[in-house]
Amino acid sequence: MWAREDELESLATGMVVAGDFKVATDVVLFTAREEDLAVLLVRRPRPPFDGCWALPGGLLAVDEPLEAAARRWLDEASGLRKLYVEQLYTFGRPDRDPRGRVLSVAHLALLRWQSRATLPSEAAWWPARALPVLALDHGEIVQTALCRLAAKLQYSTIALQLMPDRFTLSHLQAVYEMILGGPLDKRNFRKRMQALRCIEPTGESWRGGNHRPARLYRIREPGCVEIVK
Amino acid sequence: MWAREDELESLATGMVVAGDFKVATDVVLFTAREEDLAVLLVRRPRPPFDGCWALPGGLLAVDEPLEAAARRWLDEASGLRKLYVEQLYTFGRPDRDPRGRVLSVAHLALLRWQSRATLPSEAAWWPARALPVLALDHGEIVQTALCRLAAKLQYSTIALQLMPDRFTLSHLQAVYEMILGGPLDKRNFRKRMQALRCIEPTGESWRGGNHRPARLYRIREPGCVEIVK
DNA sequence: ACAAAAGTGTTAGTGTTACACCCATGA
DNA sequence: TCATGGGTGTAACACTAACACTTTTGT
Repeated sequence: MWAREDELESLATGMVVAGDFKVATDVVLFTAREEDLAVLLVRRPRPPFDGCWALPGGLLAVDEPLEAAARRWLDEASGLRKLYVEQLYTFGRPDRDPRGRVLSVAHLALLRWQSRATLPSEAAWWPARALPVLALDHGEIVQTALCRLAAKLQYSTIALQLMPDRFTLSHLQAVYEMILGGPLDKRNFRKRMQALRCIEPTGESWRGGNHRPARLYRIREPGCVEIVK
Repeated sequence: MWAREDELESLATGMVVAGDFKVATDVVLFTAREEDLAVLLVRRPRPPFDGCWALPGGLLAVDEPLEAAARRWLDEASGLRKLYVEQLYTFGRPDRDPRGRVLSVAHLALLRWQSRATLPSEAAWWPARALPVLALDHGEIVQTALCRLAAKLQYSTIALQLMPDRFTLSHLQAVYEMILGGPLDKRNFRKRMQALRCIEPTGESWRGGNHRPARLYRIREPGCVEIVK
């Protein structure tokens, strides 16, 4: 199917032989727990990096779309299916995998903490800012994902993909703060959220302790990440 | 080198066979001509899509970094080496190439029109907003690149990669306008550029016709794309 | 003198930031 | 009544957008 000319197309620069590649899809799955932003990791069951923590992911099947593979590996590592998934970046350093040439088409995924399932024993949630040493270049992939997520907070409604059906504004603010890594002004935050018109009060409220109950909000268009501003 | 377990890792979801893939790097090379934004295309010398216009690019060699491959294919199609290149997106629909499964790690590149070389006969510049029908999914790739470029004008100094050593503010404004596809206010544009502090007057000026000569500017830190605002 | 593009400031409006107190509840 | 987090408005500032005339040159 592949003509010899295709494999030697680049005669101008000398002999360049096109390779056959393994392609992996690795996924950075974030969730917002009570106190911190967490990332799903799995212990690698095989060499190389046997027993080392790594991102969920693995080889792409021959007829599989990229995002479908990312979702399949996530499903396997966590039992989860309905998630927000987007392509992040493709990591392809020739020496990134000691077994040979493997590209990784990394994806960024978000999970509502409340809809998590019980994890298989080899998977666990880790605090996003205190990860163990990861296999391969997975540490770099997580950093890239964190930057992307923080950047997207500024101009999209992506953070809502981390929120449950009903939530308070303080809860939403806490999620923003754990992603951005710093405190936000309460009044300004609430003004901005209202201006975006992406959430609406349900009318209900939630008693959360020895203090005034908080209004509950819901997402106006769930499942839809809008670009704003 | 690849254990059988690796190729059949996903037992939970049934038999999934990891494939071997061809990987291409295709490049959307933009340049700012006098009147319009242009994209470099090449005529495919081989089936499929024999004789059809396509993006410069081709298969990745076995030990080659992704960006290096993008630069190699550009060099071959245009004789050009010193360019701005960044990864754009990875296109991987299983049916995107009739020959079989080929992923394309698309790149966005920028060239100063003044430093173009003479093209080989199979390559040509086309107006970015009036392209012919392209091979494969290359039309979609160009659209993605156009969106990325326009978005990056808003928060980075990437447009300077399209400018020659010395240029006038009107020239720079024309480049912004051809990317964004609409007119900008002259005074506001100049104010913004000055605020960014990414260019400086050379002291020289340029006589361009029956009118007042324009001051020439240069880039303060050439080769460096800054994120601003 | 005319045509053609270069160059230049001000104002109104909009969005952003900083900041402090009262409210409703449970213990 | 006290502790706790929920909820609210305003003023200064910065940024953006709209807008028109004078300058310098070549013909």
